[in-house]
Amino acid sequence: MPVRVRCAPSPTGYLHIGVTRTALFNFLHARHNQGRFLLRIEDTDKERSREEYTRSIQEGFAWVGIHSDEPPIFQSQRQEYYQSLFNQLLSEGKAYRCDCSKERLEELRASQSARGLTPQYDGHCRERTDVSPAGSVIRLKTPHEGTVALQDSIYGEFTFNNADCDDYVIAKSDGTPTYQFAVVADDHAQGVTLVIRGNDLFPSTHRQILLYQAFGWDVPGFAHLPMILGADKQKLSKRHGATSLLAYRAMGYLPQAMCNYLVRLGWAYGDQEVFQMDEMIEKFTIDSIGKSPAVFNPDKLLWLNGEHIRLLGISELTEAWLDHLDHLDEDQVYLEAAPGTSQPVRVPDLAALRNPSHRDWVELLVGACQGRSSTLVQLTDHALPFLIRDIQYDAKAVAKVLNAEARIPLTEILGWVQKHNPLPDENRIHEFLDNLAKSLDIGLGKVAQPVRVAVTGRTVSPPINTTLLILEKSQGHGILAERLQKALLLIPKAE
RNA sequence: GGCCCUAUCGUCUAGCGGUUAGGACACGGCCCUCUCAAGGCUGAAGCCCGGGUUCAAUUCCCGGUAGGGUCACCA
Repeated sequence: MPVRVRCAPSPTGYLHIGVTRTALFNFLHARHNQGRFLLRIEDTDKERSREEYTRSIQEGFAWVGIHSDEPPIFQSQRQEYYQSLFNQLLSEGKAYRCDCSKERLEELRASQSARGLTPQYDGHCRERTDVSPAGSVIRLKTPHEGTVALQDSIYGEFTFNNADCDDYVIAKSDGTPTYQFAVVADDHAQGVTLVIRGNDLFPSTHRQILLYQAFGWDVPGFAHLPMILGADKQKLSKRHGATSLLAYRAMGYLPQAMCNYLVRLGWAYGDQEVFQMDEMIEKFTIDSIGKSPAVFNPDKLLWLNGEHIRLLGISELTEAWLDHLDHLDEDQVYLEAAPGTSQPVRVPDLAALRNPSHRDWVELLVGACQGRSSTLVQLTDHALPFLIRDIQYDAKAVAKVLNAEARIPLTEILGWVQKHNPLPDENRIHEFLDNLAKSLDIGLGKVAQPVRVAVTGRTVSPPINTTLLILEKSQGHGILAERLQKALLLIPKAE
């Protein structure tokens, strides 16, 4: 039987990284087995569902490359189907209408918990035939004896006790299905063979199997994934930082790094840490998924992102960077949902970076920043001195490096730069700097650092010869002398 | 509270009765070096506790403890 799996998020919030991981596991399982991966939007909660959340789900999945093999279905558009199923159950006597008031239900629950019992519906309307359809809910008539067996692909064999399950609500009073009903109805309709989902849904599997049995449908397989926790071992939430997937795009993470990190939460392939998407597909199997919950570790994600940044070719990395910059405005909303997240660095003139005639120096710049950036935000930051006309001189850098000692080397370099328009190649520049240091009998650092601070305003930049070269290409040859002269003025006058 | 799940360095994990308990992130040191990274070498750090089973338990079983999940006309 061909594998059919699905991801069924509800659009009641921006696409969460936990949901993304679940989707990824489903996706990998489908691809690994030449099966199909489906997307279903569970928008049965009219109060909380929002269009923008649906968009964020689709945008997020598109970003990480999790593509549905069939057009997504929306539960809000399937009322007729659900209605016919309700009618079937009702006419077969497998479900019944219930008009118990909220108050009665609350009292019931309160008194049950007071006695140390699990709150359960007491079957008050189970045998009634006089309940009006208007304003009533529909409950499934569940067996109160016996057991239900579950073979979970991750947790193994399990037995549910029917005494623990009450006659739960399958249709709300407005006639729309509850989650418990809609999942089953649609997993069946979509021919889902294996339900891979979060472990928090484990208990509800009992109710769902009972519903499959009421209909006489084949029960799919189940695989419950261990949860993702925050650093305090509590369920991952906004308190732990950004939880929406697209916030990570804004923070400069690569989609492949996100997938790589998320797949390693609960899944391992020997000692391997770094995976490309095709490798994950090739190596992913359900039986190597662990059972214990995993703490989300931003440090490791950061490291992994750096690994993936360094793995990319210059052209690919440039595209990824531009894509990140392109989405900064629209992704702002995801950052705002995560208080405490630092703001990304923006470039003043994105159009200039996109200009095809600038492509050569842009790629040179990206290549020069690649090795020292763990995120695209860091890359932007490193690139900044090459992208703006008037740089800010870092006060500490100036105080430390632009001292009296720096005057002679800077003056020498200024003269050399003025005589070489355009600059020679990187080796020649290095040769000149090296010789200058030797002739002054100082270390190369005593030459390079003042130049670095002079032309970038900072103590950190790509190798100094590369820095000079890219700067000339991006801002024009004149910028070099301009900044060197400016730096010379920043050196305190000798006593 | 009822029901359920989980338990290897701080974190992610490998292990599937006999290992000097391996790798990775983070952390410390050293090397490389024009800065910052990256890279290389290296150090510290772990089988939750108690009973069994067994010639032998990190590994199997039971109990405890701790953490987590779930008990809605949310999903």
